[in-house]
Amino acid sequence: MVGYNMFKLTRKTEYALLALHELSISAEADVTKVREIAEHNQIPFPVLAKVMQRLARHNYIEPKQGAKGGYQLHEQAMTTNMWQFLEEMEGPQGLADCFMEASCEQLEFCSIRSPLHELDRSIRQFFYGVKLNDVLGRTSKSFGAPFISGTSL
Amino acid sequence: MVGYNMFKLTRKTEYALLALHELSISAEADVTKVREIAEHNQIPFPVLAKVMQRLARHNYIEPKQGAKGGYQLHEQAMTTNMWQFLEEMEGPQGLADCFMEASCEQLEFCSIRSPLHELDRSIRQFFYGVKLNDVLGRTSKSFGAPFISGTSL
DNA sequence: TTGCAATAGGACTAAATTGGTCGTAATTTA
DNA sequence: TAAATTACGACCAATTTAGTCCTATTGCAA
Repeated sequence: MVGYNMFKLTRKTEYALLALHELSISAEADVTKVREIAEHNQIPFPVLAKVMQRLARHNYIEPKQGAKGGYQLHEQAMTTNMWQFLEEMEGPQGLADCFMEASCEQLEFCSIRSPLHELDRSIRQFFYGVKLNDVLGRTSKSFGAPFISGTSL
Repeated sequence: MVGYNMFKLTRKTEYALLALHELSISAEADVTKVREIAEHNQIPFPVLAKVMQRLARHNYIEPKQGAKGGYQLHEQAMTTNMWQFLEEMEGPQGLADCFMEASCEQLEFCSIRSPLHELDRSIRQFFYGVKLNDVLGRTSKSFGAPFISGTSL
């Protein structure tokens, strides 16, 4: 039963963050090749290539095709909140399917739906407050004090 | 690439919450059979049985073997925080493996480790503040206002 | 204009994980 | 002793992630 991890980033999201970070530390006008990023971060090139395509589709980076091509960072996209980023990288997120597509036969009878929905909303709020820039270490923001001060297990 | 969900509860955690809820609404002295809970909530009996065993091992409930056996709620365990609960149900949690077992060759060079670690800690803090009782709908607690007021996407 | 270097993207494979089934042992009540 | 119930390990099926491979397509440059 051990092994599942509710909160772990997927490899591909990790790759996306590493790539964005690498783009973010070179001059904004610079074009960086996927192959370079892959080597620097020990990521299989074809895998990273597809991650980059997805990042480009969602306008986090700008592709330049052809020889001397590569990608450039869209600086203004780095203020995107992490919930949106995660959903664009990995699809819809939520504590339970019924909060995303509403397809649970027992919806009416579910005894824990309402408090779970509350919790789901709180998690979203939490991630709305965190920006890509923060996760890329480009701000000195701390992500917040605990909600309930004094309870650190 | 779509399909993975960082925040979704597993079936087994859902089953655990439903079972705890059902135990929580009957008298504390009552012994409830797994078979009943399974039927009421449309859960395959053998699956729920194992979830119950795990809950018992971690002292959320008390088993009574033999005919007329079943489980009773450990009322005081319902103040457990959700991070501990999730880890006891599903194993160690964390944004990245290096925050749990520290086994990443690139640890030294990882460009985003520090901010991710910050984020990881904040998520933990968040869940420390949520208790089982809250998720079972036994308190009227709202899980907290957003960290950064005014930023709702 | 031709060739090369780069992104674009689909099809497929391998490995890991979750969810579930089955069979059997141990325990308690009647 | 028989019936009912939890305890638990071994096994199977389905889904999902991670990765490989192959083939366009695009655009710069000699």
